[in-house]
Amino acid sequence: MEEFILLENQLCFAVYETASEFNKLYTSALQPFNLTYPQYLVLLSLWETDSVTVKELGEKLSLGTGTLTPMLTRMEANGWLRKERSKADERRVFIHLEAKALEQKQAITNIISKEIQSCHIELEEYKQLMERLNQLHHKLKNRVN
Amino acid sequence: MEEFILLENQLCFAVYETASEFNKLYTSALQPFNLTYPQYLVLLSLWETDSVTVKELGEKLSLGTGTLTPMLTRMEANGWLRKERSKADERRVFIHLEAKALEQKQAITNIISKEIQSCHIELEEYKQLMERLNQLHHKLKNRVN
DNA sequence: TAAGATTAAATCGTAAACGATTTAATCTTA
DNA sequence: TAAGATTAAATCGTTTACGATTTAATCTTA
Repeated sequence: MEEFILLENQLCFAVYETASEFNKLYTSALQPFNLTYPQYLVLLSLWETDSVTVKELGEKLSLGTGTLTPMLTRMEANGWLRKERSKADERRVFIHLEAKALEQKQAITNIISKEIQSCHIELEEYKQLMERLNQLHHKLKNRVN
Repeated sequence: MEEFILLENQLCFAVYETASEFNKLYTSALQPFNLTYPQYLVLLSLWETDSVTVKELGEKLSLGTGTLTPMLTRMEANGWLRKERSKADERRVFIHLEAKALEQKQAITNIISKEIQSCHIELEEYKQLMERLNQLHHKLKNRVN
């Protein structure tokens, strides 16, 4: 019992710290592009599927409009994307990548890649971590209340 | 190469989301105590070692004064702890837990424990995750720049 | 079709989190 | 010992992040 509490504490702290470490790593790598880590995650999502609504983007990133709206406004101001209210349903706002985001994709990806590779993470390590994290994430999300 | 980029993206996203999920879980569990998740981490650290300076606390939690000072001020206002400037070296400020923090420790721990146990995480799962996370955390922190 | 429900985004207030700067105290060393 | 370096917190400005509320559009259904 006492052991369980210790483990819980260690685990939540380990996740907390690793996330914060990722944040710092990406933030510094993205600095030359005037991008933050969460903004990069938005780009990642849009590079995969462009022209989605704010709601759809929020579902993919698990973020609400309280976070997304101001962030997208900043990204629009910096020329990464464009917000366009739907004519068919004026409640919805579509997000479209701007040319800049497509042009810089390779350069951004390269820098991040170089940065991560400097950590020397093995393929096997990736896979195990991913599997465990997804397992945990799933359990956290779908727990019985 | 392309595969590596995909893995990186998935990994950083998985860490990001899991941390955010932990945050939500703890935040809701701690609500009755009027505590936030980062504030709980502060308590965890102080329950282990009380009466430390802001700097020492920051090192344990990997947080700077820009984060800690206002947070500790809020926690002081809520009666969890006390800030006391050192007489011997007036640059330093010691943090001491208040009675409330000691009295409520058990109740807080119990709620968190119950919450986490509702996720049905196996002991083996804990250990594997911890090991992998610490390995990653270590590599992120000590990478060659 | 009009009233009420639902939906999508925006807005608001609070709390982290970071880097950079500032302030004040202490330490070094010339 | 006085000048300059170092240290510890506090402060500042910006960005996330969340829940709650608001606004406006669309949908349901009586």
